[in-house]
Amino acid sequence: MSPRNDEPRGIPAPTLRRFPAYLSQLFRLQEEGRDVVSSTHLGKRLMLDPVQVRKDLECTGLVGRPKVGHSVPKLIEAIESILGWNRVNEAFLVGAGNLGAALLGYPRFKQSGLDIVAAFDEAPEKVGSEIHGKTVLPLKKLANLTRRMGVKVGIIAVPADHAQAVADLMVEAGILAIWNFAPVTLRVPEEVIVQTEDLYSGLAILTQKLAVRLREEPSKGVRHAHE
Amino acid sequence: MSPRNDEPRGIPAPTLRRFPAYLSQLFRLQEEGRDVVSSTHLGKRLMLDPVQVRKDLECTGLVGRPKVGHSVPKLIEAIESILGWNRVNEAFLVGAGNLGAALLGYPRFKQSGLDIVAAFDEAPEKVGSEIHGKTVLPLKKLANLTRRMGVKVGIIAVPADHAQAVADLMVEAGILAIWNFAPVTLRVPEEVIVQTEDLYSGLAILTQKLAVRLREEPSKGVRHAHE
DNA sequence: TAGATTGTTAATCGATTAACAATC
DNA sequence: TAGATTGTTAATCGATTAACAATC
Repeated sequence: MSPRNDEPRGIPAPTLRRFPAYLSQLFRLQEEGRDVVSSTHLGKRLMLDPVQVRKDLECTGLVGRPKVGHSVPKLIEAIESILGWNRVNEAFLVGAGNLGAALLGYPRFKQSGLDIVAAFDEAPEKVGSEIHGKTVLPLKKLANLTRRMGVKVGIIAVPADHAQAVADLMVEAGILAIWNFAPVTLRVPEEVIVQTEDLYSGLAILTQKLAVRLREEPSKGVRHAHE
Repeated sequence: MSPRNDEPRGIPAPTLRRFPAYLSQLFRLQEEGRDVVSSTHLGKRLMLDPVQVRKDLECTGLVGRPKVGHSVPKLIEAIESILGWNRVNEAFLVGAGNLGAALLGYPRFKQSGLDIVAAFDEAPEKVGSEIHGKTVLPLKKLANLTRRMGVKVGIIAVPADHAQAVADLMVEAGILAIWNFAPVTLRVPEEVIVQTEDLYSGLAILTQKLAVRLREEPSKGVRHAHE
């Protein structure tokens, strides 16, 4: 046994990545009026091995009851607490292009610990407009506003060749965590948290698998025009 | 030694995910006129351990020359071939909302094995419009066109509660690979490739780290208004 | 040559999977 | 009670990291 197993630290990244999916199922279960759930059932809904579900839930520090399962509301509370989704971090987004607009319109960020309060852009024609109710401000104002409002999270949705400059700006202004959507390796001081979402990584997996499939069974690739 | 180490199969997913970043650096090196590169140098640019770079490059089947390094163009060719980025797969996108529009506008998909040729949407007001030069067609036409054109890749950019229905439609129409941007677990026949990009997973990592940081050193979270 | 860089082989680390006794 | 489900401990698997001889 570890000295303190109620510590919220040391949870494996793969487990953290699965937590949002657990949460979303737990909310559904709650709506269905169910108060408890077993690892087996949760696993079926998410196509995960029940043993893995149990291991993941173990990280919450909660104990389930044999033959019964886990308390749905308690699991929700515990997971939200671990992820920090029981509070809301204000965030600034830089880059009011297509991707930026999509992020501003994302539905459930506020329930996931993130409140994008404003967007910033260099382009004069975008400045002053509103996207999904969020004002687009001139990039110049980023540093000042970040400091004044104590904003801790920055989101980068600019082209790859501008990303590092924006990151530097954010760090300089005191941002603690950067959610980066540009496919670049950002250089930041080690105390700054960076989470990069790189679409090309996922695309690489997809196209590689497809290439293997098409190479192995070329027939499968060619579909007949009329069934 | 394995029976055949020139097989393109069996490359670890983490390596595949890193390949696009290697590629992008390799292109930059090429532009800079460099013909060879060492693992050390590549590693520095991407903040990766040189040993890991070597292991990754080993997967290409290429051999480098001691004291010199690897041939840049050969590496590019090999990695593109493994990822299937030396050919282009036509893809249909479903969901012409914010996210869909962002994907339609993504700059380098065509150089990454993916050509989104059309978008589909249920909403009559969107149908007929053009987004980034791509026509938005009625969802009804998806199945028919997929079969007729032999399109093999489908992209799902609809809200979570519609995703499974769209996936079913795609599978029925003969789609072989699905790039899914809805945060749901899709049920598809096992021969269909699914790659889900779930923003909430990444967000979970970010907010959890931030929560830990703020809990450990609360002072760091509060910045002074005037440095 | 000497030294940088390689490919290979072994050690470490961490997550998943399996096995099983405990319990409601 | 019997059986489902739990938590825990051990085995497996896979990726990263380390060590080192080979080579240009």
